Amino acid sequence: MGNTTFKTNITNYMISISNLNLFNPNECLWFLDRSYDDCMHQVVGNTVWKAIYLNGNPVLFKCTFAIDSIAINCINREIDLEEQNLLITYVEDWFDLETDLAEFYSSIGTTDVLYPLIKKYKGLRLIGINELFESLCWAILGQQINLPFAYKLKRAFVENYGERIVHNNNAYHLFPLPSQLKNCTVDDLRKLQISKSKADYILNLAHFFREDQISKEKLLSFRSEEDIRSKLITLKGIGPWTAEYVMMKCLKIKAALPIQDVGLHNALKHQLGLTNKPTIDEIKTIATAWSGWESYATLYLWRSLSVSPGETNT
DNA sequence: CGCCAGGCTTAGG
DNA sequence: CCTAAGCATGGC
Repeated sequence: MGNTTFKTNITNYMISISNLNLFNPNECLWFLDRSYDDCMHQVVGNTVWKAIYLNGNPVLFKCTFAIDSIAINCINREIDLEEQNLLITYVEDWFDLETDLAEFYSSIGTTDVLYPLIKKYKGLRLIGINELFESLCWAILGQQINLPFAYKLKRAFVENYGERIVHNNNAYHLFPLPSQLKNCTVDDLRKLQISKSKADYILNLAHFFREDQISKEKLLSFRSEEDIRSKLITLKGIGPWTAEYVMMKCLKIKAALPIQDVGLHNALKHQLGLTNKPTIDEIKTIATAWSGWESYATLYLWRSLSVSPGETNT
């Protein structure tokens, strides 16, 4: 059962999603505005600004968070009813509002490593990357490098190949579409400090998307999650970690578990008070307790690696 | 300097 | 099937 208790309302181009249950706007804002330089959105106070394509047309909107609601405003132009509904769906997907977190929480036993974390980060939801091409590219760019550098690569890529909406002297970027990379070469991407192999993978993917050989809809129509994982791994540059990451962040598969992830290893080591990182087999054993909620388990463990504002890091 | 970062592919046993 | 090397660069 999903979290179907919230309501959406549209009046005079003002959209709101209200009556949110187990939604923590502060955790949400914290995640969106972590110390990384993410070029895909901007946080100002309790509002996040973002540009996306609705029916192929760029739109700038903002989400203002309150205690149990999100107000959505379109900034650069008026949008019709169909686009308003697409935007609502986008936001619901972006912040994973449909998921019934109570079900996750009640599945975690008091002795589980996650138990303190579900108390501490109650209402933290998985902030997604809705577009499949973007999530694949981002995962590839982030492979085996530190995150500040990964964000730097993404910004260079986005600023060079994506569209932007300028509003009040601020640029809001849209992630490059496969069609916008038609004339882009590996050497072009090398100039942005993207490695040759990563440039290959990304341009190869863009080609597949242009040929309609892969899409989010197609993947979601597969019979099993194992089929989705297998299909993703056939793509060059997509290994087990990237497949699980994308299943988690884009396809919103609750049982996705990027078990090779170093952040996950470090978080478990810290939470369990181990001297060494757990082995893959040990994690497999631990993760049996999270069955069906592996992606949220991973999210809460990742969250535990960062310090909240006002918290001391000891 | 060395080692690790939100890994993956390829080459060589 | 397995392990090792190479990739690109920044932070510590």
